[in-house]
Amino acid sequence: MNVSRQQDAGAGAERGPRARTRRLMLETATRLMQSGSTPSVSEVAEAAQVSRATAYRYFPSQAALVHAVVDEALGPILTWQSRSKNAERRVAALIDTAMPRIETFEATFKAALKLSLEQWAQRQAGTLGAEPEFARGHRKVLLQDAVAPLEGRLPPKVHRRLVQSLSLIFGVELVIILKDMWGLGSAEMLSVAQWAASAMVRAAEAEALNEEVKS
Amino acid sequence: MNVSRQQDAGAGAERGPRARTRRLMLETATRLMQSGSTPSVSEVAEAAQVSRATAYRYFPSQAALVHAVVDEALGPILTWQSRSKNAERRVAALIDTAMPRIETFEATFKAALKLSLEQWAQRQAGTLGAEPEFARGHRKVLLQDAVAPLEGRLPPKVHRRLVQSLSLIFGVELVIILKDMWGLGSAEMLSVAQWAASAMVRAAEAEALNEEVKS
DNA sequence: TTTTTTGTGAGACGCGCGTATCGTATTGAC
DNA sequence: GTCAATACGATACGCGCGTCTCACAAAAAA
Repeated sequence: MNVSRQQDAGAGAERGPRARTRRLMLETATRLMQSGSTPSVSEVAEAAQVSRATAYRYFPSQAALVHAVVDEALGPILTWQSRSKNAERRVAALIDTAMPRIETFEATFKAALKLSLEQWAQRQAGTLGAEPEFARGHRKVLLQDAVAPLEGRLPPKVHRRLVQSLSLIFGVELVIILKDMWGLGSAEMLSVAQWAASAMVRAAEAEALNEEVKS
Repeated sequence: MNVSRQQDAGAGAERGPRARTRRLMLETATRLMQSGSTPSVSEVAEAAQVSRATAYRYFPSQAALVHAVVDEALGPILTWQSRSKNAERRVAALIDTAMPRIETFEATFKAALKLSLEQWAQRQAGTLGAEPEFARGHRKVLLQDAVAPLEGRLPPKVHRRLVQSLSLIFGVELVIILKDMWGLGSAEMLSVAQWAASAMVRAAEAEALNEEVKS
């Protein structure tokens, strides 16, 4: 078999009809999701004017579709970097940058959370075919980086606990609880998140200070 | 029409074959859910040895089923009361009481969250038939009650923000982030939650103190 | 006991998702 | 231009969910 025309399906393949159709579907899916819905593969196929069969060749399931759109939406957040050297400020800046983006892609991130819950349930039931295992761990590295200035100044245990606590007030969950459950607006949500984040960072710093005094 | 035999379908109706079958299904569903899965109405019907048609008469959808089981699981938490007068201690006690219960019914609460996300998506898409609107607001009153001792001592705005912040670190979301995402155990999860809660309560108290000094 | 109401079971139906199998059109190599 | 590889479309199938209808059984009312 001649494999000279074989196109690598990996991330580097940006040319050819395959990449073109994939882009078309991805953009259609993104557009549909931003307008609120969580389209099925069939719906995206119809909106993108491709056959259902073709659509399923690129995205075997709704999960794969959402996964791809999430990666798109996450892009600008993951490469973001703060210039400040103050941990509290860095965390605040991260929240200010990431949350509006998450709000813009609210439906997408909620769909991702929904899918991760679905996969968890299937894993519990034993009905699972070694799926790609939804990521959902980006906030760990982002927050870790944001509080990096405290790296040496805090005991490892306190440092880790701080990051874990911060990860509780960062992500779609924030939107779900504060906007959907409490009925807050975007600005109020950010304000609450900022306050909670500051409280945590300061508490960790104070704790570290106490340890120093004791010794 | 003679309505003398009409049985009120409300909460007070605990007798008759209807109530019996309902109990049977509810207990079967609870059992299945605690073993991890999120059973469909058909699956519960089979496990409870009732006809599919009958099952659908009591619980028209999986959502109704999960809703009922959540109410069962929530019961002991909602009636719980702390004797302490110290807000920080009360919050800690609430977390210590509620979280293990939530862990026990982990699959149920995750299913409830999943369903609320589903309903949100349908609401966005406009495809909605005026459903019962999943509650998911119990934590508000629980936390409100826990921090009640601070009611008068804190400015209303600070008080409200404290409760909203606490609601971020209380519920299934805690399990999802700390256990599933971080891989923590139950004890570690509780420890992180307690630390974060304390940090928030103390920060609110300190803030109130500062306001007093200023004036 | 007879009658009527009420709960239940069995089965058929439509619907949407995911899969598989065709035939056809487009593409790039020679 | 010719030919093979590849991408695409149309269609059919199985499956599970949710709904509906009809017949039967059980219980209460007459």
